[in-house]
Amino acid sequence: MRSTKATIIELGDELIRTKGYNAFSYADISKPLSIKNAAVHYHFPTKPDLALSVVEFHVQSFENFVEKVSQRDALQQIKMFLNFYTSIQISGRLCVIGAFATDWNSMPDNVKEEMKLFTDRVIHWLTQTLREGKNTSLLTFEGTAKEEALSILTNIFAATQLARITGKDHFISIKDSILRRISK
Amino acid sequence: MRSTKATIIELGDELIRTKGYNAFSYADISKPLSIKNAAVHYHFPTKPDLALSVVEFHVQSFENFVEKVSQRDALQQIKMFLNFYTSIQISGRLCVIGAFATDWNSMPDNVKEEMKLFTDRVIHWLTQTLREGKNTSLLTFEGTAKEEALSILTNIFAATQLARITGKDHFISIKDSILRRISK
DNA sequence: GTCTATATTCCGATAGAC
DNA sequence: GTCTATCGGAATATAGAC
Repeated sequence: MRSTKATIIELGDELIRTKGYNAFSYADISKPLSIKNAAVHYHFPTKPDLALSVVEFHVQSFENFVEKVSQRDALQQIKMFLNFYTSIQISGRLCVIGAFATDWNSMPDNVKEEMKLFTDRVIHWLTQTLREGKNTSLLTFEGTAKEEALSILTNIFAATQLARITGKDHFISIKDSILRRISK
Repeated sequence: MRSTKATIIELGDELIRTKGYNAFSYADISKPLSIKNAAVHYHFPTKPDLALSVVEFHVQSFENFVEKVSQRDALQQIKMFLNFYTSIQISGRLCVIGAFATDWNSMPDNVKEEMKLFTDRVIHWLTQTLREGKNTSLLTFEGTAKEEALSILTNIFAATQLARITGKDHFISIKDSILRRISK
């Protein structure tokens, strides 16, 4: 049995990544949980308080992912990273990075800072994993590992956005292109 | 002297791409134009009516761009396309594709359909330009022209989003990577 | 085409009881 | 920790005068 607070964070995350931060209200949270508006405010006095907890949730989730895949080789780790985005696409959500970027100017500084920590962490992991893959001749790409990390990250999170507009086939195509680029 | 209606569309476009569709109100338009709320409603009865006109504005703008660069070679055309995104990044805006993707589920069908037309048109132009560049040995890339078009588009529009979070250096890096990938 | 005025609804947020 | 009740404000939108 999960706590109400944790359930609110999960639902808030879903709303941010389906409707968008400025498009959902506390009623969108209280109704499905069959509690009242005021109960949500008890756990998260303001909407940015909830946004901050959602980002912190992603920071923790990503660390769990890193730990979970740490015993695999670099190619497998990248594949599992990309598969994670496939599940995002199928569920109709967006990557949190793209979702927050659009509503960036609605966020207070502490939320922006936590999002920057999260994004830097993802880029750092991707860079390290790509570098290790190249050193062990498992992966092949031109340019630096950091450049390839930025390319892959923007490809895949924008692919979830593009898929909303033009359909999932474009997501699949972009994902396949990435894998062909790094594992010839 | 530009008409009020055209000015509203320009301002609406700016607001969608800086604050986000669900974060701005008609007051954000009427105040800087020194007119009243009701005057904006005269030109655009509902907010989706304005959103539709903004997308139609982009459709027309892109056709103007295509015409303007049509006499250049393929590499120059791609460079001018990417430079356009540099101006977006510097001005603190987002590409309209990423901005609408986040608030996609707030849009009525007619706006979605116009956005799909616009996005398909951009992808088609990029694909044709890349194909021509490859045929004339000006451009080099692996995979199909369509795949490379999707890769470039997602790289560059997501780069404007990423730059909000982690800074403009990442935008510059991504843009450079694209050019190195297609013009070795 | 723009105005004043207003209707309606919703939102984020708080006070105080249980 | 959740409730009822409510406040103040803002948002979308419309009616009718000029």
